[in-house]
Amino acid sequence: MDLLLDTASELFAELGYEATTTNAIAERAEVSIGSLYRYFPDKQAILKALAARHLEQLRGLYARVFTDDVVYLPLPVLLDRLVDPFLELHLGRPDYAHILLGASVSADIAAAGSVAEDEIQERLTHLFLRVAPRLSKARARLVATVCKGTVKALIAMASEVNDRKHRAKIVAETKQMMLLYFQSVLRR
Amino acid sequence: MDLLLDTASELFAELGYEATTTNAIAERAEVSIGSLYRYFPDKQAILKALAARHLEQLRGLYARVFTDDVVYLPLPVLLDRLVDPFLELHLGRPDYAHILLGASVSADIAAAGSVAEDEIQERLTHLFLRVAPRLSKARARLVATVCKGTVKALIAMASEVNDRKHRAKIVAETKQMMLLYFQSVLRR
DNA sequence: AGATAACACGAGTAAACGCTCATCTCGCAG
DNA sequence: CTGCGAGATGAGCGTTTACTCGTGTTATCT
Repeated sequence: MDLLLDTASELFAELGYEATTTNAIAERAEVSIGSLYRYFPDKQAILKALAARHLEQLRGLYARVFTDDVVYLPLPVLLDRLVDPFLELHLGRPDYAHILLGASVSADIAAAGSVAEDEIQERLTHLFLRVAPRLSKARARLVATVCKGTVKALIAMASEVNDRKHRAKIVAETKQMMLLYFQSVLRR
Repeated sequence: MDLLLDTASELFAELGYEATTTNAIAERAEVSIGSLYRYFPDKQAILKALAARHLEQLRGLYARVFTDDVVYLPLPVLLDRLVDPFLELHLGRPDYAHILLGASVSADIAAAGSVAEDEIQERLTHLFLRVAPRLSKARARLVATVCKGTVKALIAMASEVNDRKHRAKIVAETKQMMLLYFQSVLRR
């Protein structure tokens, strides 16, 4: 079953959800279609299972990233803590983007995805409130929104670039922009 | 023919490219499928024509945005000039995202899209070099990359939010971040 | 060894979809 | 009024694809 999920993940990344046939998944996994349909009621179920697996990984990441001590880290280090793990996760799993795109197929998956995003947003908001207690809740939420969006953009930019050195430069530059922004938020 | 393109644009925005059937396009446009296929050799041709139309609009935008005088504008005004038109264009055309996604279907479209992005990148690089002549070419390109990515992220964020006031706040906050970044780039 | 249950198999099915083409419509010239 | 041609029409064709089911294979227990 995990084998099927891994194979589906590969094919979704290569061809996208729609263009991937269930027969192709079964064939590459060296399993008959009959067996595939013993474990998954239909094609969407595979997508849902993959989405669930990713969600689990994301939640695991939250637990590691949003620990209590990060509040006391210097700002640049805090940034690394917030950005690098998510970047690595997404660069290592090229199918994730396709799963999110495939989400428009099923309302369930889209809902789960946006719940995950809201969780990040909420955690970031709390983090900012602890780092900068003078911030209003509304402002902290706004900063969290922009932060989340910028990291998303960074992930997109980094995914498009294959050269490691160039990628590192883009990452560093974006972090620099975020650092300046955070500093100005704290100063007020 | 324009009627067909507009209808296709609507349906792609609602359902996505794959899920939209040619019959559905013809039906909603109140045209027979036979007639549709008189004007477009196949389904992809519709997508390509739409992509071409968007590209044309984008190029028109370049001409209006990247004029010679922008170099002498104050930074915050320059930012508005660079961000607002693109934001408006994308908010007003909800199918654009789907066209870009559908681009993975055809290498041609993907190529055209990345050419358009390279053009923006090039124009931004030149702009930054004129505004800040002390910048190295490599650095200007890097700044352009980050700028482009951030505007993309802003478009994505803004598209997800329906409340006008909330959207305006997100836009203002992101511009603030970019402003701080540009100031620090100029200062060095 | 034989019986039984659990699972794997893949040819086949029904539905959907992109696309074609024989037919029809209609405006116009002679 | 007739004949003609450009263009519109939609039933239907061929193909693809998600999914089923009758058969074959293996594992387990008595």
